[in-house]
Amino acid sequence: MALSKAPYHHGDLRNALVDAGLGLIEQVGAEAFSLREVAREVGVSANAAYRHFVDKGALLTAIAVRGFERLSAKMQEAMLAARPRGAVKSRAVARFNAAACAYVNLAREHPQLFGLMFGSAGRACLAAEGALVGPTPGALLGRVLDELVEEKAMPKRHREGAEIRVWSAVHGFASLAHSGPLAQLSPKARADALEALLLFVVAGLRG
Amino acid sequence: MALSKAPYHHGDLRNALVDAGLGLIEQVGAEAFSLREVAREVGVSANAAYRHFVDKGALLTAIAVRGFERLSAKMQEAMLAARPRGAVKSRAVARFNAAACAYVNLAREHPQLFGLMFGSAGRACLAAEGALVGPTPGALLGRVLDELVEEKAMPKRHREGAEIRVWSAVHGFASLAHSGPLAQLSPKARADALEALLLFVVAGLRG
DNA sequence: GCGCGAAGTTCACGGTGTCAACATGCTGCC
DNA sequence: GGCAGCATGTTGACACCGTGAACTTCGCGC
Repeated sequence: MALSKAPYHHGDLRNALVDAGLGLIEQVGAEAFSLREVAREVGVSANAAYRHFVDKGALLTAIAVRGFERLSAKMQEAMLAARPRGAVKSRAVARFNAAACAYVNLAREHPQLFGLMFGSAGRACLAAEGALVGPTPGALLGRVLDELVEEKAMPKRHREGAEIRVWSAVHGFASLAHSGPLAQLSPKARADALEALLLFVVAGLRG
Repeated sequence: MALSKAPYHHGDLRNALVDAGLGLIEQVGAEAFSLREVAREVGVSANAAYRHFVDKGALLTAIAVRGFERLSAKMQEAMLAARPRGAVKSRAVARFNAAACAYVNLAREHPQLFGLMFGSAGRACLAAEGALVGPTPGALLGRVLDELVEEKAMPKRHREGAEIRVWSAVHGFASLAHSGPLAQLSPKARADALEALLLFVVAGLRG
């Protein structure tokens, strides 16, 4: 009846809570995250949340799932827009670089969310297999690796287990850029370092 | 006067708190970490901690610093014991592999501590430059890279910024092994993946 | 039209981080 | 040697948090 919100009782609380929770976590981080606060923000009593999440932890997990969805959306978007240019001749390499940049950018732009996704709540995401709707970052990187093999930018014999290797490199860079020593580099220096890392990885894949 | 403990008033609380805190964090993780609980464990009132740490956060930071010290100790120890063997002929490569394994092992064996070190408290560690007494993991990896150049296992022109690249790869693997998709692999499979990663990295350095 | 069950509220409890006021006992100074 | 001063630790209090139990409200199916 109504346009889109407040479908029945008071609104579809579950989504509202996850949305508000996303906002709160980006502001204050996982440590200071408060279930009561997000309930307050939504304009609902704190215990209402317990109709939709068994735990504060379950709410955090739902937020982390949203984070993974956002990550794979950003990666796919970047891959779609990627074009070979400059020193990068190969389409697959361009797509790989774009995906990696999107990954690192999410870690930089939403550090608290990134921390949640690969913190305690992240473990729960992976434990509950079917929780994620989109492809995992590893699966996306796997696709690009297949393209690299097709384009003969890497030999097939290097393909096995390669997503673990490239994911490690990209994820490590993102982590260090998010909370580690790369955090206080200038954006330019960080971009250069990332470019060097990607060259290094692509060269390594080639063999 | 006394053997070593209880030097003056009631004991050197600061260290006792950090020690107990280390234990607590490994049991329950950063989220459930409670300042009152560690004070209780030490047998002291909760507010006594505020004579030594301005914050709960400051205590966590001190614990993270201990974690970094432990990490560099383990890495140095492993490097000292490393010998070329099997397919690995080079001494420097053996030392690199040993350091990387130590890094990953710490992440696996003390996941909660590792999470703290590279979580919110970690940022504070790096912000307070002089907080760390030992070398950072990055600096240790840098030393091994110098040895690789000396041994001509990698060309000098690849040396610049290489610690960032190898640290990214090692740290990323450790992170994914600690909280990500590698967490549920069998130990054997994980060890194989790590070995492949290290081969990949060393080959990449070589050019 | 009505009752039943889902969705949300209120009240309550123990635990937590932290502030302010207070107690205690070591240490340097005369 | 004794005392003042100060670092160290204690107690009490407050607001907030996660969560359980009992209660209320409202929409849907019979």
